[in-house]
Amino acid sequence: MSHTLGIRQAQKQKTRQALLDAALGLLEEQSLSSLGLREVTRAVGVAPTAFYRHFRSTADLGVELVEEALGSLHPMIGSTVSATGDSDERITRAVDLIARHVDAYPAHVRFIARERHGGVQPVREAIRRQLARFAEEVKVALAGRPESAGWSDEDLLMLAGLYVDQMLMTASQFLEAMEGPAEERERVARTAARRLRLVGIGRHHWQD
Amino acid sequence: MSHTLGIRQAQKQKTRQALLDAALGLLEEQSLSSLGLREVTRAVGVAPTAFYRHFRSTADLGVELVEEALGSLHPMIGSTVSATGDSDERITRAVDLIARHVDAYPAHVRFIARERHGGVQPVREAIRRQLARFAEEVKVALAGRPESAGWSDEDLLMLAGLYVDQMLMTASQFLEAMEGPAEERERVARTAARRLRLVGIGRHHWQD
DNA sequence: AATTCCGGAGAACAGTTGTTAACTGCATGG
DNA sequence: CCATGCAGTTAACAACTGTTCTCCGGAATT
Repeated sequence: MSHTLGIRQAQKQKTRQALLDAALGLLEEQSLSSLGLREVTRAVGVAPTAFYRHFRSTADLGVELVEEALGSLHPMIGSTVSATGDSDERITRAVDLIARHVDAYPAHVRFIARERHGGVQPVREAIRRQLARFAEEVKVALAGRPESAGWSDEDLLMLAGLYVDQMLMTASQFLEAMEGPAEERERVARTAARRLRLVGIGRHHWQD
Repeated sequence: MSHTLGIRQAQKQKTRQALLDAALGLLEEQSLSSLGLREVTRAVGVAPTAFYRHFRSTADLGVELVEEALGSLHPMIGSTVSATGDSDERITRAVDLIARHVDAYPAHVRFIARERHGGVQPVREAIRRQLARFAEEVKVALAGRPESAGWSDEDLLMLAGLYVDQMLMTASQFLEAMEGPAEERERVARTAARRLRLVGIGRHHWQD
């Protein structure tokens, strides 16, 4: 099925990816609404007009970055939810997975945290849609577990959303603590684990 | 004590406030890192150079906006925490207080949500400092309650931070649902209340 | 082998930006 | 009443922005 695409489209996708990467890099110290088209092409070493061959505007580029960033986050969610073992083990494992993800894709995490409430509406909506998809998946995963017996669909979605939001907040806190002392990252990990434990306890006694 | 300041300084503070207000308005559809100095002065109807009489840069203006926005939020936190009555009553009352605050100061809420992870470092830090202060206050308030017996200081701070974050998330969700159907706002209120209830249950059984 | 297609380059456009300097008019303190 | 201080103005600066049009060279198609 994979028709090895010609040297033509290969080059196109290459510069396209270069534009996306350059933009992600520039967004480390500004937000999307101030990212200029020329700024991106200059960083890649390509003419400003070449930008239009790939994206209609920087907002358009932002929407595509959402797919890329949340695409990398998607598999992590799966392994977090489907973790096995004792409750406390699963929590520390989940927090550790988040920390590793932040280390591996800091720019992706920063982009999502920044633009989730950022100044560009289409990007905000794209993030909201994807996160809603994530919450839905987590909800289904939670519904399959025995301890979810008697939970209404709405309550399960509430819990799933809480987990997704908490994951993002934790990731953002890890990011802030990245170029700080190691003890700061440890502190973030500890309070994140405690928050998850509190939620887990609340979940366990929900039915009363 | 309040020495009615001369007509000179009165005018200065008046245009200064006009600049802050205009900036807050312009930030409805962009983020601080793309806010231009000329853009703000144009909205007020004043020469671009007049801006320098009040702020060193737009980042500087942003830091002052943090004080203003979180200053308006501060009393709300107090009344939320010190609410009386049955547990469920207090939750619905707290959510209602948040909803009213978003209705009264939508631009303030938007600004904080947007710039908390935004592209301007000094502003991010100012917000982080203020929110840490809030969490500290909530922690002290929580420590005074009888059900907090046996809680460590670190656990209380964890819980306080969770409440503060949850409040901001709820406020942001109310904001997104503002110009939507009333049923959407109702849905936000319901799931926010359920989240708080879950946390409350977890708090109640924390000691086991 | 000839022709079409298309990613990218180049130049030019009107409009914007932050920042400087030297100014004006008026409230203020002596 | 007069001199100082200072919020706000005007003019000019080089640098930057998004967008259009025209062109080129090489891959793709026939």
